[in-house]
Amino acid sequence: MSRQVLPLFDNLHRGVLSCLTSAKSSLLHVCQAHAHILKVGIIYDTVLSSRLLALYSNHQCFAEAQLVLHSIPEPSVLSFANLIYALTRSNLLALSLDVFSQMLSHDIWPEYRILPNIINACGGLSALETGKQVHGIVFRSGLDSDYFVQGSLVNMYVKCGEIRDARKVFDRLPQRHVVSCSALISAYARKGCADETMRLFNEMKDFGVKPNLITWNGVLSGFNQSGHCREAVVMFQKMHSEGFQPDDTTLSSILSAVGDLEELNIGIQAHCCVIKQGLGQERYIRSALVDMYGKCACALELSQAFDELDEKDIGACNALITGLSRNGAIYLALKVFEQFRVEGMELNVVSWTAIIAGCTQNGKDIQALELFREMQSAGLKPNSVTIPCLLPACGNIAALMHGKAAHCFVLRTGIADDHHVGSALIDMYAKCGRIHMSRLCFDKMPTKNLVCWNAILGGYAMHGKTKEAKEIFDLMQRAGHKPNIISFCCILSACSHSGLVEEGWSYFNSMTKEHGIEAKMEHYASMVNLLGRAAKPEEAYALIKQMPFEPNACVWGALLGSCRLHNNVGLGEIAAKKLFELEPENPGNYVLLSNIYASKAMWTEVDAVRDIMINRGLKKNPGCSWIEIKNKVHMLLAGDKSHREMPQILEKLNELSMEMKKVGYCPETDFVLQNVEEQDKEQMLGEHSEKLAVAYGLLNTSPGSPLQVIKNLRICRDCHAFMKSISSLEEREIFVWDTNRFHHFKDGICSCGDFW
DNA sequence: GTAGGGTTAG
Repeated sequence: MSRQVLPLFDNLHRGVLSCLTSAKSSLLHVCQAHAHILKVGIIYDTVLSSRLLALYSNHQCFAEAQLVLHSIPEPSVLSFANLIYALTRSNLLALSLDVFSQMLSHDIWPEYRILPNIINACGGLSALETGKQVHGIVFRSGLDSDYFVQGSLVNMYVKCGEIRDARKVFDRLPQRHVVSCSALISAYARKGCADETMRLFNEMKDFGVKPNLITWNGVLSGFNQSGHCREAVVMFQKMHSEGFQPDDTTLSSILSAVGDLEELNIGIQAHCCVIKQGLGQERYIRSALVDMYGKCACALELSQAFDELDEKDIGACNALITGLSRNGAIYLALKVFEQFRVEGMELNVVSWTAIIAGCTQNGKDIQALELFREMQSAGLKPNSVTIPCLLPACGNIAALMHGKAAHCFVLRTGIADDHHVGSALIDMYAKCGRIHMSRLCFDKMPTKNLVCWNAILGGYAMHGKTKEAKEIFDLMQRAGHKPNIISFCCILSACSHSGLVEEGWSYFNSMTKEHGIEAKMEHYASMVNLLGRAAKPEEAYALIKQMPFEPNACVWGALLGSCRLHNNVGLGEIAAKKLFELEPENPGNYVLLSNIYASKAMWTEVDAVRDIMINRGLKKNPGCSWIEIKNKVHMLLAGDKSHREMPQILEKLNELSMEMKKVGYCPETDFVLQNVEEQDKEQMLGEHSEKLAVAYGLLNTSPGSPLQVIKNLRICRDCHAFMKSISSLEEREIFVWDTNRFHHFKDGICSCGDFW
């Protein structure tokens, strides 16, 4: 293309010139100037073209800027620099790298001002390979001693997660600087390297570099993100004592950390700072306050903080739902959730997951299943977080069909390898009585973490499959997983179901000796349970007396339970006395003691315990069972006359009992609370909820199909004998999960071998 | 013109 000289006498040309030389030209003027240039077909010299390019770049018209760039016959480093700078500022990082590579292909070598932009672009894109290539260019161009270039390199490696390379560049810096220090410190904190973070933080001061607000904020947010909330709070207090005023960033981090620690007092302290700094209107802060009060179990403050939000975005709504559920205010959470839906709020998968989790955690399992269905009708797709929130609901009420449906969903959406999903499936199948399915899910997982191993271990323990539990316990260690406190709870519980006293002791002792884990309350409770059930209540009591801390109600409850099993009055009284102090409102303890007395015909004592219960206004917890029939879960209460089909259920039970008596079943009535007539006792037993559930199941399912029942109390001896008898008489497999363990009745025998 | 920091489900 030929090159012409601009006729200086032309007014229009003069206008074009002045437009291109003024940095403040409006976009309209720039476009007019460009149009004129194109119209008259003049190619300006490099300087003027670069001006046009710079103006387009400043106005963020990158397509036009690139067009101009391509039209410059001999672009300079400055032409590219303008565009690269503008692109990086607009966060168009990939484009910026693209222009950089165009520059290199023109054989133009970068100058020091371009490089930090380019290096930052690599960091922002986490483009480590490109970043390393640029690092090479930095070396070859001899610009590696430029201070800003070095600083950006530190940051680039940090952003790409290559903290070691970042450190290498950092260590070669001729002098420490607050910016590079801050970048590296926050990276250490984000990675959870608390020691490294603190070392560098203290070193900074030794080198005479003062931490600024950004340094503190980096440490706080880093610790917060890596779950080192305690460290974050400590640093917040240190910061406070060193006289630094926190800003909105500091406070949103610290509020989040405080929430996770459930440290309300520090939360209130941080809230005071918010007010003092006049930051109460900041969006992030307000959301963080909602989150903090939600986690610190302050339903009132939570609702207040939420009401004060100007803009109730989805995040805040979700925090409110979660917070209320977590505080046990599930009815309020459900009400709020419904309100959001009525108001047409666009709830997302997080909102639905939160309310489902809330239901599962607050005993609203049936509602959780309903919400899961509604969620899908509302067009939302559950994810790998939703499923593990839902599955416990299936397990809690033995809703096997719902659990299987969720499993199908998992397989269809390809989230089966997720550790949370996998362990929730293992647990669900175990609770629904399908331990072989648990094992199948476990075996199918390509990688397993400790939670997965504990899930299958717990499943075997629940089913009393001690041999398998022991195998898993060995295998997990061979696979390189150290058993934790939960693993030991499971293995001890497995031992207790089989009365393995020696092995129980051996596992218990190995905790401290071989694994360096101090035995906690639940381990002592397990051991007491194991010894008590194995008819060694004196040994159990001796262990309680040796405990290094005060035993709680679980421990004494285990002792009382085993005393009931072996009708040991002396120790039973000791345990009950403690329990009446520790949990005076729990009717179960009174019932157990009363049953022990009744078994020895100590009717005066029975009456005395009954009187205490009456005086304290306590009633026996009603027995309650759940059974799933045709995808619907039914609840049956002992002695519930209001159930629509109760007459048919009782008739069926009566019929069964007659049949069973013919083949030798004899009701076991010794445990009944009162000294009542034999026939009445039999009737009371007949109305135990698990029997009602099984009768209901028999009436409403096809012959031969298995039944699964969940019970809120421990199954009684009579019901156990009843189930065994039914399983052979009606040729049905019956799964009963009580508060203690799993019973699988088949062909007249139970998987627990009558030891439970 | 050139480097660092923030909230929301298991």
